[in-house]
Amino acid sequence: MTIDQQSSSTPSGPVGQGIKRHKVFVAVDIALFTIREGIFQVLMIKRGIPPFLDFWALPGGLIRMDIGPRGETPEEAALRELREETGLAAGFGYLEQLGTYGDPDRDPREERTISIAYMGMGPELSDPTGGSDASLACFLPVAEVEEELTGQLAFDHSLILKDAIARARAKLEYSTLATRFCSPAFTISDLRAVYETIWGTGLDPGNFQKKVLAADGFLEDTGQKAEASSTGGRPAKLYSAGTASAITPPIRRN
Amino acid sequence: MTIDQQSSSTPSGPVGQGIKRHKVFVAVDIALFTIREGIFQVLMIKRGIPPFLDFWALPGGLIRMDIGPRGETPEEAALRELREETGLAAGFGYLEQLGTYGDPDRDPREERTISIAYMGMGPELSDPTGGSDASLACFLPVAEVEEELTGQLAFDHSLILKDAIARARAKLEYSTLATRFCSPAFTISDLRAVYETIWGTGLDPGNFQKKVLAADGFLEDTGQKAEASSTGGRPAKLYSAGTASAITPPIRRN
DNA sequence: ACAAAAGTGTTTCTACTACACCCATGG
DNA sequence: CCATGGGTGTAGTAGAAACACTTTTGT
Repeated sequence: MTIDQQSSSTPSGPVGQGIKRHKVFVAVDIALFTIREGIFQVLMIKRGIPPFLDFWALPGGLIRMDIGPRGETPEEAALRELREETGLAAGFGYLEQLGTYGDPDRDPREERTISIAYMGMGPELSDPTGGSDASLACFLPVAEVEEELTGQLAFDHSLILKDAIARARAKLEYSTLATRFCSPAFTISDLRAVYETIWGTGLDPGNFQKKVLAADGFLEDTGQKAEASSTGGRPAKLYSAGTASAITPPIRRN
Repeated sequence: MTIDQQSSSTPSGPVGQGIKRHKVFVAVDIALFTIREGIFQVLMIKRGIPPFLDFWALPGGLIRMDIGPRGETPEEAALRELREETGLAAGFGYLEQLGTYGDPDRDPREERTISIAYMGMGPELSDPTGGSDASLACFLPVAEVEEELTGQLAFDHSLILKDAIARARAKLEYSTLATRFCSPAFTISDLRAVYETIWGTGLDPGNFQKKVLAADGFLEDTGQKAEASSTGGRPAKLYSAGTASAITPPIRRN
């Protein structure tokens, strides 16, 4: 171990094996959401190493300092961990910082670790595969994780996931992120289903249509039409995501 | 791929001494806002130590690992640094995490440091005093820092401050935080002045009055009246902050 | 009396909700 | 033909903006 002590405001004293250190480990964790089979799901892994061996957890890991001249950025670490632990490639959609979780007791190991958490969204993705420190990686329905696994997740991942879900739901209101869950070309019904699935509410089809069409830069008309479903009904127009990232007025939850 | 987080530039610079380390330093920085003399101001320090000696910076410093069994939480570190560098006591009002800034090059020193940034708000406070690593601490008008000191701040504090200002302005809309800038008993005009000062806009006195009175739990009538000003005018009722933290419907900026 | 600030009432406009209604397709 | 889902029109309602007006003080 190297000399860890730098600051003038650093009285040193004994703990454990020696000198109290300023440095801590910095990890990233990612709550990556998608919609599969009409269900709001989140990417989880089953831990393949202690602590919390065999517990469900969010994918994540330590920021590496041996990539690039000065180590990787937290965003780079998040994308790398997704790739390593779940086999999912970058370019899946969207990633934003959620917050940093720094309770000294959040990691039971001797060395203290703080985690920079990210919230991500993507369309239906290829099946994730376990790897690295994860024995298993798969999408689980958010409702199941919320209900059955509350308090059963590794570290403080229950808390992180709770915050991530709230952020994801809130983001839909005033951003165009819902389109990230859709294929490149989608119908307004597809988009409405995203809102209804994530919010767990029903929305009036007619009013929803008018609202999203009124929001400038939200949708781009492709000029094409979806195939009519086998159950009948008028074929819907196909749209692609527009260039706007915020929508005014926002789409409201009831 | 979209990344909705501020810091992400490509690292460049000398590799340490050959040994790649996982651990990094973790610091906190605080943007503490107040209103003094009718002006929106932010607490800044002048650095008393290198790097960026004599540059303006946000108060902050490293999380200490020698406080408590496992070190202090980031919030505790933020409050302690405020006390040490500016002499301001805790309990000044409000503090929330803004985000974590982790660009490898944000600190020019050899050892990498990431910073957990906080945004705080408080009423007019006792004069800050320099101390610890700060040769000087004082409140500066936000407008001045935005205009004249852009790019002149230490580290990435210009970026952090920009984000903090945006967060503070946005928070006023849907939270009761504006009351944190006021004395224990205040008039609706006082409150309106807070909004106008921070947003830099004018608000209709009549409509503002009705809006804040309609927001449940925002204001508590004290039954008292303010003294009439020397310029004449009907004495205003005095209110105190209510118990609500969010307001529906929100107060809107124009 | 007049000015100034607090507080209320009124009109107008916008945006949303609820729901009726037409359109285009499959069976 | 009917059923189904896409898409449009419309009446009613809630909230906000603009602004006129009343109230209560100091000078």
